[in-house]
Amino acid sequence: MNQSKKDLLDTLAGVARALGHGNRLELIERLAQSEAPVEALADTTDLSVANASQHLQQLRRAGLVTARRQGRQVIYGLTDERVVQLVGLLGDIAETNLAEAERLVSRLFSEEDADGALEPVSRETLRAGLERGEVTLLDTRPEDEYRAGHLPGAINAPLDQLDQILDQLPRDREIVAYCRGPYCALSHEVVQRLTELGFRVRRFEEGFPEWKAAGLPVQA
Amino acid sequence: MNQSKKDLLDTLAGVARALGHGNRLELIERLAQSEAPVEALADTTDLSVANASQHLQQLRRAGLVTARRQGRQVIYGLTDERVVQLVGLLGDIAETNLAEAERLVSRLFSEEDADGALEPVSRETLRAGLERGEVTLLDTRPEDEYRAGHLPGAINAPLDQLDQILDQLPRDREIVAYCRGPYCALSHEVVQRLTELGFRVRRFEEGFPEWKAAGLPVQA
DNA sequence: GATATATTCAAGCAATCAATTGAATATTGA
DNA sequence: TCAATATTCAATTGATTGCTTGAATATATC
Repeated sequence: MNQSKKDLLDTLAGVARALGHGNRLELIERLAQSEAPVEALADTTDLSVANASQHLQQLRRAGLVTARRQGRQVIYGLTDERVVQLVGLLGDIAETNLAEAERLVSRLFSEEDADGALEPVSRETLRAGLERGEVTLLDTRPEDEYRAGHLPGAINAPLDQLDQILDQLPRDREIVAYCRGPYCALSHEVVQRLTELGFRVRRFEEGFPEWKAAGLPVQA
Repeated sequence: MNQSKKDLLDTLAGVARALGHGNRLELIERLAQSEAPVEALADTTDLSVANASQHLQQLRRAGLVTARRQGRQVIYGLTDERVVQLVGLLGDIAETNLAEAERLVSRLFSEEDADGALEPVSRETLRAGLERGEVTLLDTRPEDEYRAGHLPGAINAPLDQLDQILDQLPRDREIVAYCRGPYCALSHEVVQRLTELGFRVRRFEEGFPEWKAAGLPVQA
């Protein structure tokens, strides 16, 4: 076995190992929404700042995230949209191949997605619906993530501000809600609430990062 | 942070960790060619049987490979074509983001791909060329891997048997050689040799596993 | 310059992982 | 049933990883 090749595989293995910790995957998931300084990341992931910093540096060494200094903060971001695809593919494989993962996914959504819920909307369906102007689109993520970028025409509608925008929502058109990705629960909660209120609302089966990674247009 | 979600991410992290060792990536690369019993895998990857067995079990626990007993042997195989895609994507990201990986890839091919070599052929170009019958296709992998599956119409042409099939090769048509994937050196060697002999020969930029994973036809 | 803030570094401990060795298990064929 | 073969298990060793704590560094503001 060729030594160069062994080195190469070891390097790839190092990148894989960088993905091999729940906290780092969580950081990546957060970074897929928008870049952010360490403290904000530590905050949303419930890690100590020091710990978040160390995980971020591992991701950086693996070439998965970049860091740039801005004033006294260090802003981290994903190096590449493909990192989102990579984690997504990892999730797909885990979901179909691991009974345990499947069980976890179903538990994660079991209450929200119970009988009443409609089929989620695929990327292609959503794209077509938007193009024809048939769909009202809701971004259910927190406001700062919305401001960092969202799908064209989406209305920011986090659960706790839902009441204030109810009068903007049509009762005669289909509404689609999205959030951070297939494992994110935010849009589920909004769909559930709006369904109770009698709206025709479905969930986008992916999320903002996947949309962006697919090269589809986003709006700042 | 939701506990179910944390569990889910930890499960995904476990799958990533299973990819986090050079020996296991090598095993996967080998398995992408064809399924095989432990001893054969240990052999081509230069691991002890016990060590290979342990790595394979980790891959199995992660849901990346399957095992089935056949007589006194246990045959391992990839659970899913997407595992090939996953490793490919890992390689792509590593290659573009990590200076070191880039250096390793270029060293791996530096001698073979020196100035004289032509551009490698893309999947789409190859597909089109085959469809129009314009291309003679060589599978440069060892005979057992060829027998386990190859691209339609490919001639098995490992380097050490090249002399015996020279008279089957056209001098007036384009020849394309492929092997195990973008990091595999076998086709490079064959291309170099045939180029020296005056054939018009180029390399397929991917390999058998990627072709198969893309859902294109293969021949047993 | 001095001080405050954001991030990183360094040390230390517990936990996990990789590789080796020799024994144990399961299957086949005599 | 017994021996042979293929694979896995168990125990050990050395190395690596994750997290915490407190100190160190770099930048901005006074």
